[in-house]
Amino acid sequence: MERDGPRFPPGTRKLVYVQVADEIAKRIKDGTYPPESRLPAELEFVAEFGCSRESVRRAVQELRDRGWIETIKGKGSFVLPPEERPARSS
Amino acid sequence: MERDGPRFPPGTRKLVYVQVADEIAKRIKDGTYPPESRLPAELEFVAEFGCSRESVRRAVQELRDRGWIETIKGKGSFVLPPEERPARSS
DNA sequence: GGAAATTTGTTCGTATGTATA
DNA sequence: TTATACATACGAACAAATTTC
Repeated sequence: MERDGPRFPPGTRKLVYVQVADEIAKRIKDGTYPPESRLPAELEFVAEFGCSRESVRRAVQELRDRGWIETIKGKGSFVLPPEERPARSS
Repeated sequence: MERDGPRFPPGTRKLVYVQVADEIAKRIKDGTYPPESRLPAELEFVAEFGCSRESVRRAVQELRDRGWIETIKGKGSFVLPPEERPARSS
């Protein structure tokens, strides 16, 4: 996922995990992944985005930190309903 | 870990990975990390010492070369009992 | 109940790019 | 120019929780 890409000034390139996090966030916002639903498994995202599991995990952690999802070991990550999300988390 | 630090005559400053290796060796010697025990993960050392993973890995490799520890992929690095260590490895 | 598959969690292995001395 | 050091990213193996058959 554009690991190399064009040469940007240092610190300007969009990191892979940010790209992934942004895409998943977009899908949550537009209802592709509705509240209460389970997100695709990490390895599914790996296959879809063609990136590493580490990048997917960082992206998921980002969304977790924003309060958009919760993750349960052995089960998956679940979209939190908007009312359970922190106010300033868009 | 003192990447910048005071100015030494060229080639005199103690390298980061050497500092880390010395510190871990000290802890093995004083029993902080006893025989058979698992060392903290690389990323834990990164957090504690505030250096890069590369420097930690170099340090760990140094101890491996000295015969103080063995490393198993996916599991960690383990302190070898003194009797399994080479004679001249202090 | 039990074994296998699924899924997240953890850890080491490797490659590459950038900055600096 | 070379060696050190940091950061990002991908790969692989193992561990633990859960689900499925």
